[in-house]
Amino acid sequence: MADDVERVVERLDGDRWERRTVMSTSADRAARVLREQVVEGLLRSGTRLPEQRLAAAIGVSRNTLREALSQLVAERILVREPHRGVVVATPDADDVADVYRVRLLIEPAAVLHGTGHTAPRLAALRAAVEEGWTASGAEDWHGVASANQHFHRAVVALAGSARLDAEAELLLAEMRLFFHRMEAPGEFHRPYLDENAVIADLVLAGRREEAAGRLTDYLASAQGQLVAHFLGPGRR
Amino acid sequence: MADDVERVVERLDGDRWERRTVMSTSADRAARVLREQVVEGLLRSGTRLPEQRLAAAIGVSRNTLREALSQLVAERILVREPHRGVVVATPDADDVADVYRVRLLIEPAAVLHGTGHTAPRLAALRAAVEEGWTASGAEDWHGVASANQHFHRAVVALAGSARLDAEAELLLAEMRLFFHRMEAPGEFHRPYLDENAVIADLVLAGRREEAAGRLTDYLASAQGQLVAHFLGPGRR
DNA sequence: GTTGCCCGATTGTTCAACAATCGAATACGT
DNA sequence: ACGTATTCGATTGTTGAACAATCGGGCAAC
Repeated sequence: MADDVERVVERLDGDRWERRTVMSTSADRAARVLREQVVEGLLRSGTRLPEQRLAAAIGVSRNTLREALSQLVAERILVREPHRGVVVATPDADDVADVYRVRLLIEPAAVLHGTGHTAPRLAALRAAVEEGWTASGAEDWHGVASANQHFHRAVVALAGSARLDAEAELLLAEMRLFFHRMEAPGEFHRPYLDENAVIADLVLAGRREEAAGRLTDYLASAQGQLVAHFLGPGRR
Repeated sequence: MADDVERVVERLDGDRWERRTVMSTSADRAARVLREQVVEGLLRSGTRLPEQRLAAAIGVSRNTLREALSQLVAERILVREPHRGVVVATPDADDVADVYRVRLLIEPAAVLHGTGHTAPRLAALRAAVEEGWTASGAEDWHGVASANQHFHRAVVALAGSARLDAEAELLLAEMRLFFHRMEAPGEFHRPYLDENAVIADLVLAGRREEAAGRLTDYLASAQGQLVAHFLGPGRR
C-alpha cells in the first residue's frame, strides 16, 4: 500500500535520463510520471500521496511536486482533501454516469456534425479498429482496452477541435480509473470491438446518421453496464 | 502597461479581508483574483505577469503564486512561455474558431439530447433572457455581455453534467478574452438578445429540434463574425 | 551594419523553516 | 467499561532566501 509509492522510483529510474533529454520543466515531468503511474494502475484509487516521500521518490523538491499534484488535481485524476493531502481519485457511480453523459453528447455529435472528417483522421479511426482486432487475437486485454481508447479518441478527433481533443483526453484518463476498479476489464471491452468496426465503416462510408445512432446505443449500453457495476453487486 | 500589474493591488486591497473570511488556500485565492482581473479586462491580452512583483502585489509568496499561475495556465487564460514567464493569453482567429467548434457541438446537443431539462434549469435559462433585457434597457453593455454568458451557461447546464459545466466555464472565460480584444463588444451582443429569447421559449415549449436548429445558426453566425474580425479588417 | 559577447533580469528549482490542522493514541471522568 | 477531553506526532500550507539556467538587450568588435 505505502510501497506503491516506492515503486515509482524503480519504474522511473530507468526512464530518468531519456525523459530528461526530451526535457521540459521538472514539474511537468513529475506530473507526467504520476499520471502514467495512475492510469496504468500502479497507483490505485484511494492511495494517499504524501508529498515528502513522493518528492524524494521522484527526485524533485516538495514545491515542484506540489505544482505537479495541482495539475493532476485539475485533471480530476487526483483529489485534494484540504489539510489531509492528495489521494488518487475514487470515482463512484455518479462520476461514471457523468462521464458518459459527456461522451454521449460529444461523440455522436462529432460523428454527425464534426468538421474534421479528413483522410488522416478517418485512417486513424480505421487503424484503431485494426489495433483492437490484433490485440484481441493475441488475447492481450490490456491492448484491447488501449485500442478502445484510441478508437474513441479518434472519434472525438473527427470534430477537428484541439480543445475537444484535450477534454477527451481527460475523460479517457478518468475512464482508466473506472476500469482499474473492476475485476475483469478485458471482458468488458471485448464485446464492443465489432461494434467499433461497424461504426468505423459507417463513418468511412459517409453514413453519419447511422454511425451516430449506433454509437449512441453503444455508449448508453456501456454506461448502463458500468453504472450498474459501480452501484455494486447486490446494492440497490 | 506594466502598471496594469500594480493595479491589482489597489483593486484587491479592499477585498482582502472579506475573502480571507471565506478562506480556502492562498493559492486558490490568488488564482481567483487573477482570473477575475483577466476576465474583467483589467489585465489585457499580452501583458506579462512577473512573478516577483505580482506575488508582492497579491501578498503571497512566489511559490504560492506559482501554483496559482499554473492553474490559470491549465485554464488557458494564461500561457507560459518557458523561461520567459507567463502572459495573458492572446487568442487568435484559430482560437476563436476552435472555441466555436466546441460550442457548436455541445450547445445544440445539450438542447437536443440533454438529460437535465429540469424545472430550475429551465427557469435559469428564462432568467438569463430577462437579465439581458433589463441590462439592454439600461444600456448596460457590460451587463448584456454578462447575461449572454449566463444564457449559454444555462444552455450547457441542460445537459445535466458537472464536467460539461466546468468545461463550459473555461470556454466562456476564454470568450471574455476574445471580447476584450474588440472595440465595441456591446454592439456585438445586442442583436443576439432576441434570438436568446426565441430559443429559450422553444426549449420551454419542448420543441427541442427547432431550438437546437436556431442555436446552431446563431452560433455559426457569431463564429463567422468573430473570426472575420480576428482575421483583422482588410486582412484576407 | 552585422556579428558576437557580456550582463542584468527573470525563471526554474531547491532547501529549510514555521504555524495550522488532522488523526490517533492517550489519559481522564464517570 | 465506555464515552469524552487532551496531548502529540505527522503532514500540509506557506514563507523566505538562495542558486543555476536561460533569455533579451545593449555594447563592442569587425
